[in-house]
Amino acid sequence: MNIKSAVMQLSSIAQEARLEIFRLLVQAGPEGLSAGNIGETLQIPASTLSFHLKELSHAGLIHSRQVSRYIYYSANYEAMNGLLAYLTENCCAGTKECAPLSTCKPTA
Amino acid sequence: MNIKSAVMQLSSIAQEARLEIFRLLVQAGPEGLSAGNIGETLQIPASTLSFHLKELSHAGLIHSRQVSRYIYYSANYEAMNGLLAYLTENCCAGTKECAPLSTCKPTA
DNA sequence: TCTATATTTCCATAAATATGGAAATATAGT
DNA sequence: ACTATATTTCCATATTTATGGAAATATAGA
Repeated sequence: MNIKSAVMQLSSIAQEARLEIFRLLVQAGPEGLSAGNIGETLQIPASTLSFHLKELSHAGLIHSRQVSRYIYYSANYEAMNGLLAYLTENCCAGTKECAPLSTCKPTA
Repeated sequence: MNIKSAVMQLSSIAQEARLEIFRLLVQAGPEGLSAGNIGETLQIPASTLSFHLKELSHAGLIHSRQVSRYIYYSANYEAMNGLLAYLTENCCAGTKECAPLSTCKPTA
């Protein structure tokens, strides 16, 4: 992870609509949801949704795959965990002042 | 944690200078560093640094305390962990598709 | 091929954010 | 009070980002 990528990923979720989309996908699991499903769930106009999905994709925080006429978007769990690790990297200079915290990681 | 606060916190670190400042403080530990020390380390002009420190403070990701003429800034580890938890909340709808990942948490 | 539906691109406008010099404000030592 | 140093505020400018309608493009079923 480098700082430019991290800023790009953070920027991509530092916006209300996109954070909602991302969390929805994190919770949806590896299968993901179609663009239409996301737009309907979150009440976001198609062009706006498309813009936000592209931002998230471009940052690498989500994946997309085509299934017939639908495009399914899903969280990129590996990227998410890489970002979290970057934020906490060498916390407290690695001293015992810092203890482990458990969070979520999808099974391969 | 609510979405507005999360977006505010993410926005505050979704910028290269501020992410550098934040990571520096996360690594510095609970004691923190003075504004001058941060500016010198990262080569940021005083007015720009002040603007960024205010952004991080306002978002709640860092604390400040005055020590004589210096102002020491430090990471708010509790806020950071709250944000990470929000991002991964109910990951994969809580199914066994998701396994725990360990990251960093400062001891009280 | 025709039609319906899904999604994206184009575009203009509106709004938010970043930058750093100069001046102002604090704090402490003499 | 005077001086030196630390930090913030003010301000104008430059840059980036968000919005959504209309048109374009893709996909599949009849």
